[in-house]
Amino acid sequence: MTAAEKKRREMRETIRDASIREFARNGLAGTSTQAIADAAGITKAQLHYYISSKEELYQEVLRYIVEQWREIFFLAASPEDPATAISRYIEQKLKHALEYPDISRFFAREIARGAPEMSPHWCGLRKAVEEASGVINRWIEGGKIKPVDPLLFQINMWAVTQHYAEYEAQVRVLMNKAADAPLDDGRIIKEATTLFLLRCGLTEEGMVS
Amino acid sequence: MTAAEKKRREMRETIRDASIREFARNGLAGTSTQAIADAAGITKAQLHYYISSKEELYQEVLRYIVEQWREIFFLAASPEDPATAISRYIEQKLKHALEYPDISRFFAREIARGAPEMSPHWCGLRKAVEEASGVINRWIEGGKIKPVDPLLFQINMWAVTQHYAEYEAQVRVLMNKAADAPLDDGRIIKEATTLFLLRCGLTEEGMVS
DNA sequence: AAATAGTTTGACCGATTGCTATGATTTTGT
DNA sequence: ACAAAATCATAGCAATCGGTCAAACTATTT
Repeated sequence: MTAAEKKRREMRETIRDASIREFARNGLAGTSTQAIADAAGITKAQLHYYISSKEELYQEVLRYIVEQWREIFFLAASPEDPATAISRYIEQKLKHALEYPDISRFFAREIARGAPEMSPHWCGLRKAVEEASGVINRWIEGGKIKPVDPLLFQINMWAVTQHYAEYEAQVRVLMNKAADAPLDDGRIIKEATTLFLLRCGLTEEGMVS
Repeated sequence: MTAAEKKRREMRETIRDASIREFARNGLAGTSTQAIADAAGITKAQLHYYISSKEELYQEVLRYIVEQWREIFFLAASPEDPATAISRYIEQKLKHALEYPDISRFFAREIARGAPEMSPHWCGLRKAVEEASGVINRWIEGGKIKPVDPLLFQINMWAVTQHYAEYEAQVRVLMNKAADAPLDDGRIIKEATTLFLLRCGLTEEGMVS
């Protein structure tokens, strides 16, 4: 009962993690079920015993990622002052990208394909972005930050934070870091935070100009 | 002689363009030679008459892209003032990303794979980035811009400009643009330019603070 | 201990993979 | 006009693709 269920759930997680790695590297079409099975340390037939099809596994992983992100990343709900909210958002997002780069890469591949499996998920993401735009607009109206295009401001924060996951290989070369050495998160987070705070006329200490 | 060579070259270009589209969508492993042939409007056997192998076609396309980028994008050689140089760089890079998104997507996929075919090309890109870092440092020393991490400043400019190619599908959803409607380049370019100019303490009109 | 349920396995399916052999067809230089 | 060269399409190669199957195996319940 409990032991069997637990083992089954663990196997599911193993398969999901392995498939995220493989899908992130080679995409849906480029990843064979054999490769996923190898990465999970099981047989191909065994894999097909646990999943119903490759496509459905892919969709399940996508659902898992979108849900995870919706829980973690929302600029909207923070009641604090703009500087704290923005700093925290960037730090959070960058740390996630650096720690779980395959998740960002998986998502990026889906979008680059034209996002054919994303239709059920757009609505939620859109609402979150619009809500955050409202918060930013209120900051502007309240004179707490300089005028900004709220939507593009968010998109650009996404762009920078995602980049360090997807382009990790390039960043490593330019920063002279071996594949096993850890990247200098502090340096990256600091520069990114400064970039977006200054855009709003803010610094870590307070408002400017 | 001339006519035959011209036709041959045109066929090569057709194949290259078609393969960029396909590789950009589904990656190296996920793209079949049949799909490339279909996209180029020829037979699979005919395709294999013009290319020696799928991998080599892929490498040739990668070489073509890297070379193209080295010619177009270099922050270094501009002798103008920082504001003009940065504005021009961002506009140039963004326009390219919006006009030829598949090229950016192709490159992004190669990097996300771990960049196994990039080793011959890193040296050149690295040198260009280091050269640009020198220029930026001289701007800082000359008091023309505020202190910046030169490397991360460049990486972040890349991040934003590339993003609008790779995440076009998502940007379209958030900006309420249909697949055939053109994106609002002006709006995107303006916000991105402001973002990076403000980071240096600049505006379109001149230095600030 | 017998019966049952859940899991793993290797063999196998038709379809597709990258790529080639070969002969037909077209284009070319003379 | 004719031979040589380049280009094309058909068919086919072994290998791999996603997925299935029944039989072997293991664990759990009675």
